[in-house]
Amino acid sequence: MDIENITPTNFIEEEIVKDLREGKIDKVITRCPPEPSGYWHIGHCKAWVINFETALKFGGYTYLRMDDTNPSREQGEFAESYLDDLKWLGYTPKAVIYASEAYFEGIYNLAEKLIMKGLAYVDELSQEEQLKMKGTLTTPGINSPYRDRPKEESLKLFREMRAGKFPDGSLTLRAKIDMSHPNILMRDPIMYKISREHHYKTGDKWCIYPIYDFAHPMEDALEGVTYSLCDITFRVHREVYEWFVDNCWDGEVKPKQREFSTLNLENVLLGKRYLKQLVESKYVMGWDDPRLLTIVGMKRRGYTAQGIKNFVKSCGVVASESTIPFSSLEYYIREDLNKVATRAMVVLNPLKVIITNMEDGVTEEIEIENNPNDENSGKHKAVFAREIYIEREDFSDNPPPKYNRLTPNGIVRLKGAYVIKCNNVVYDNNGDIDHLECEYLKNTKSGQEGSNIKVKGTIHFVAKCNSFDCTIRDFKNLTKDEYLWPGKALAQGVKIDEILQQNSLVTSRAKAEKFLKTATPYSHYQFMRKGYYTLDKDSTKDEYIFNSTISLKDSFKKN
RNA sequence: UGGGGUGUAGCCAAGCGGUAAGGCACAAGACUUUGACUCUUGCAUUGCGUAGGUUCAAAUCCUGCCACCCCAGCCA
Repeated sequence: MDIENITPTNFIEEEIVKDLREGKIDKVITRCPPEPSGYWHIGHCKAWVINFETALKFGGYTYLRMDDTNPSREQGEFAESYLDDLKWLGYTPKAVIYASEAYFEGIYNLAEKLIMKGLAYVDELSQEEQLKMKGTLTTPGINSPYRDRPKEESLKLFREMRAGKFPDGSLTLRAKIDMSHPNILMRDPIMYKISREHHYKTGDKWCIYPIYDFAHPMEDALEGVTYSLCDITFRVHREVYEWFVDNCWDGEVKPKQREFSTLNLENVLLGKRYLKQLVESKYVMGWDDPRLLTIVGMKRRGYTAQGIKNFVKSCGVVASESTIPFSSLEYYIREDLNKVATRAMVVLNPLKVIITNMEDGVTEEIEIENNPNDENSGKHKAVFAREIYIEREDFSDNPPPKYNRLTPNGIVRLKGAYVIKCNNVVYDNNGDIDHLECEYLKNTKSGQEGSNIKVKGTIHFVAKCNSFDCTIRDFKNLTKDEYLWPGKALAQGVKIDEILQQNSLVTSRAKAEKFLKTATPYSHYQFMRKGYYTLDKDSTKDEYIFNSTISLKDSFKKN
């Protein structure tokens, strides 16, 4: 890696370049520290992208570290899911580490060291008493009566805490900083608590657990992390982080915490506790419901990892608050899907068309490009026959201005096949259109001489004999449009039923070309002129279910 | 009312004393066997939260003010 050839693109990279040049560090090591207590969503994704991409840019690496220091919240199921998510996103951690297994002993030793320096003490105050003596935002706190007990006594008590001599919640280990500090987090923060909850990883080995403010900087230090990149929520914790690093860590390289703003999307409900609520109360199909912006949900919806990463990168690395319109995410998803999705024809709302000058039982093979933007993608075969289906909205007996699809006596091209002319509209008893009688114009087949006849429009279709019925799942926004920040509304006490949109999952039937029988879950398709779709994992051999990933842009303005 | 953070277009965002990049959205047009994609054009004419100051020159430096966000779990 040559520092001189690296152009920093944000304030964190600028600092890294400086540190590298000044020789303060010689490699960039970051970390991705999820607490296994829920599934990742796009917000977390930003943190992982920044940690991984930053390290990558400087030739460094990133650890995946389960920040599992609280036995009451964590589950192995979640830890497993992160491994899959990260792999899907395309990142490979230097190692997968469980803080509980790898660092609990080391953190404990550092705590003892701090006690012996006279900078930590065992407190006997109850939680309520501690809260009372903490002071407020504008008034200082009061020292605990146990604050100045001899360090030997604290050490003895701390060892006894570990040995299980005291009941849960009875004692805590606290850092001796400053009870009148203007930053409340600096008022003798708690380093250890007593808890006999069963830990999913370490079982009952420990009955004391380190608290985040102490645990995190020590984990970073023990791991050799040089930059601990987290979201702006932790900005106020930086002072505590640095205090612990300065007072506990003798290593040459001291980890630095730097913060960037969280990712907020308009009209999207994020936040572990809310997602959990949706899942547990069965508002959605599960953590991987395509309406959720969890990694697994987006994957099932048909979003691509590259699209998500491009979007996250487009948001930049800054410290200012922002809320991005959903359309911005959609742009990056479409942009990537356009490159990778295989084209296919599917009629979502079929209207039967009889090609009167085509004999029954006779079929003609046609070819469809798998992806016109990718020369190497090849073609697949489809069929033209007497009985076909077109999209109901592709025919109108009362066309609006600039309508360039099929009309009575009008012509239109069938994608990949012939130009057809509508000779007759057959109505049913209710006066609705039952089917169309059309003729195909000879010599207008795609690729043939005469195929360059000018037509206003091209529509997609499927031949009855080359199609199968499938299910389409369409997703509307989970929450009502008027709630730009649904999470904030919930925090302010609005009931979840109030903010959820009714019928956000709409199921319908469609006629898909037979080629789509080869689809596998999570593969990407563009149903031409409609949108991008992916096969849902609920599909069976007899029942294909396609999830609508996102529609194509549509610039046709009715009226 | 304590501490910290942030204010550049409808939404993001570059800018680091030399005269407002880029993207999304939007609008108009070209192309098109997907009304997609692509392409072209327009989109802050002294305006960068605001009021002053320094300077030949300020979004950039200084001072005051205003607005918004975060912090008082034995959560992370």
